Amino acid sequence: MSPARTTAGAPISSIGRGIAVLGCFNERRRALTLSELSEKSLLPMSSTHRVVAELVTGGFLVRGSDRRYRIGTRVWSIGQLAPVSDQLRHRALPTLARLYEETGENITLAVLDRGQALYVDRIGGERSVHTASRAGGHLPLHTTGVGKVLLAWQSPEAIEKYLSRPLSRTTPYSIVDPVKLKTELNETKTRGYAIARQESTAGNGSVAVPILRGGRCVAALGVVAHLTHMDIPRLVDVLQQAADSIRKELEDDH
Amino acid sequence: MSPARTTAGAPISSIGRGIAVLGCFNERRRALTLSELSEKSLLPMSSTHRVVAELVTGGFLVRGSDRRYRIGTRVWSIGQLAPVSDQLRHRALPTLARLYEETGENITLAVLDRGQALYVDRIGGERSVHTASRAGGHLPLHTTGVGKVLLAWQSPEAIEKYLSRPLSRTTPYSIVDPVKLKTELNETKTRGYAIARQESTAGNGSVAVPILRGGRCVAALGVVAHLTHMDIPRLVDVLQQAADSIRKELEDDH
DNA sequence: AAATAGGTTCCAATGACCGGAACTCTACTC
DNA sequence: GAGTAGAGTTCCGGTCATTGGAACCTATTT
Repeated sequence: MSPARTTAGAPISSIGRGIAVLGCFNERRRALTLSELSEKSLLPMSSTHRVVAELVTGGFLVRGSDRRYRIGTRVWSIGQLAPVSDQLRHRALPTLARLYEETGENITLAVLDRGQALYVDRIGGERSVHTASRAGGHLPLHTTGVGKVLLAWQSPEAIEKYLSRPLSRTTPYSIVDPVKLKTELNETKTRGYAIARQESTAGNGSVAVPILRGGRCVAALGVVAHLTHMDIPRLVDVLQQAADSIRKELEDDH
Repeated sequence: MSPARTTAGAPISSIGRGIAVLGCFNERRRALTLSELSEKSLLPMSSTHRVVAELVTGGFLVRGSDRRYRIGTRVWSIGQLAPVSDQLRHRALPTLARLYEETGENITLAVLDRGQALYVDRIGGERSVHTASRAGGHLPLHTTGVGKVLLAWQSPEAIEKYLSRPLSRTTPYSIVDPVKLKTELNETKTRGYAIARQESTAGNGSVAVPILRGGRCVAALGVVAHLTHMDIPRLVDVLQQAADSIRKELEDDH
């Protein structure tokens, strides 16, 4: 029998296979059949079947009456213990709520995660525009305000590495030229905040500022709004105050 | 070499081991050293070391500068896709917020998970009392309002099974006698709501109602408050309205 | 009734996983 | 700064859990 390896050829551990199966799920695909899991995880059906059964036993997957698998409650429960939820999210929440009251626009908080912007929280409602971001979801680093901030405050090497890979185009306004993006990132870091104009969603723009701790950018705070009613100077002002307030909150205890 | 098995003697899969390691974390212990993980997971140090390394590679664990391991952001991110978060929590949130505005007390939403009450959400603040519940955390089924509701609406067999195991005592007021608890559960189901008086936290009481879908209790909605200012009839009234509103919300789209 | 797709079980072969032991590193103590 | 304890890491031979192809179910469609 051939050893444990993906079709790509790289050997992979049993635990890696389990994680690969769990990683098949995303916002678009929250309920998957066994075949779909087998296809996406690149594992043979029989292997997928066994891995899935073990994940179900452990409470990491649940099988619905529709024969589809969904992420189990236990993953959610354990995930609540992650520092990003337990520390950042909880401490920032009151400030995010206040920002929303002040602006009436969508407020987003994101961190860098595996080369993408991970949305830790999003506060907003019918009063504001519809956005692509969603708590727990990922978006590219070069098409949103928070993404640009997270990238701009990275080390030059990390930035180069990001620029070396092809940049996805989400809208016609997305900056996909590495040279232009590099200039944009430099400007962002110099002026202290990022702006995105219809680079992620048509009609929407965003402004974002970093939350800095010890020189490192631990998160980015942003506002998403219709380009037409975006008072940038005012938004930058309230955002920077809020970022400062979150930073202090984080410093308070450890 | 002996096969893969816990000290208890039962064989366990590699994936089971990974889950066992992740299961070592809880609200009290969010950062664990390798030795602690080895001790709690009942795995030998060398095995723990390997499993942990694989989980780190997969982004399910992170190693801090303090040499302690924490739950990785990726678990949080994937956990957001669990139906309990994605469906129940998001849909119920506005109603919970409204309930909080109306009562000024801690509002809790819980589901049954592995024989315990899993707190899906908790809204409250300085205006109200301090409670033991926390989003993502578990509490026993027999010492809280929401717990009693979740248990009372279970099948008679499931209730018997729960009663057959020893009942933990959290406070001197906790009901730990199976016969008394059974009576309490019957009363709870008949009257349509549960009451708990200092059974979980001294000085606090709670009232809870079920959220029913197709006869099944899919969640429990509760209020926690000082026993002295608990207007039970009024709380039951607002809770039942809110539960109904959440039920409709859940029915709206599939 | 046949065909198709999706899901499950079986099983021989084997190499990934297992954990004891040896070793290294770190943090104290004296 | 030598000594020591504890934590963490690496090594490695043996073995059995894991693997995936194949066969087998079971709905659903034609």
